[in-house]
Amino acid sequence: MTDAEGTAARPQTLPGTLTFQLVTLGAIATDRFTEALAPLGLKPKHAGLMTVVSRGLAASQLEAAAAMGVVPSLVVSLADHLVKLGAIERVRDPRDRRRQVLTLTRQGRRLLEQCAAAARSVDDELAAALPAEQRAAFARSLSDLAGRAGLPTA
Amino acid sequence: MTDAEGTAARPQTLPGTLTFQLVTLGAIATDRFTEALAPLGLKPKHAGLMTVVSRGLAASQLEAAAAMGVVPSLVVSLADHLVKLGAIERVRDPRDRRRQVLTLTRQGRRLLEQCAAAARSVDDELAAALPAEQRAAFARSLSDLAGRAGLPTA
DNA sequence: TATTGTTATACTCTATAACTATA
DNA sequence: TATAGTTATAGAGTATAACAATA
Repeated sequence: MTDAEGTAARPQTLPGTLTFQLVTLGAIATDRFTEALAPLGLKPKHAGLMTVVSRGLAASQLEAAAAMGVVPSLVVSLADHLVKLGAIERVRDPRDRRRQVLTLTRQGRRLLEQCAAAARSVDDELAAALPAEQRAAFARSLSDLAGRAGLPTA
Repeated sequence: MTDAEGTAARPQTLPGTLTFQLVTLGAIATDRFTEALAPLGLKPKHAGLMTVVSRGLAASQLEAAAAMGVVPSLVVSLADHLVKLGAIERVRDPRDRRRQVLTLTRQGRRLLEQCAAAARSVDDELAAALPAEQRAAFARSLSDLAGRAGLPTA
């Protein structure tokens, strides 16, 4: 880490930091995504749980909680809701009857695709300002950072 | 908007959207920034209010609420706390005694600089993965988007 | 005894509504 | 009567803690 780009005297102001901008833009994106999901009867964390399940990142609820960076009791209520909507199935693992194995139903896959469509439409609003090329580069950087950061899923 | 980059059939999956990534990364950035501010006795919204005041975006509390995208009653409690820390002064506008004019004190400017330092250290954690050039491009894109999006400040 | 899931409870953040004072 | 600010209250979201079932 050199003096030129390192931690030494660097008069960068708060609104200029990545952190500040991620905090503010993240809040805006969360608000808009929440609105876009509302007609589906879902919140962002529901979409997060469906994603985790669909990607095979978590069969059990405990694994899902770990993958999402939330507490297991929250997964219970998220899963309750998704079961009510017919989006996931919860079956006891016959090998270890303490575990609840979560799987996405056909309806769940349909819902998840609708979540993705909602996110895409928010993308188009948010990124309307960026030319396609810059937008693609931005997406790559976001992916890089998200991949590194421990990535709780929503 | 052409078919190639437009809203037509485009099988982009939820975790691949900017929206999803901004939601998740924004949550991570908010968590880390909150931790980094804790030793200063501040929350991100306090830093947001100080920023708004220091930039002259809001003299009165009502203007501050509008600039931050929050409700006026929240500004009251944020300002209460900042007054208690000696970071801002609240004086009645002599021209209209209903208005409370907020100004940053010297101590407030010092605190705000400490907030910026905290954000920079979170930046270094988060963006350690990105080469300097890519990081700079990412910052530019973030600024562009934040500038357009209505920009509630924290 | 340890672990998975669940339920009951509490806490944090922020909004809404009612109120005060000034205009 | 309308507006800036304040106070009181309520709601959403999520965590912590106590508990039940299974290992």
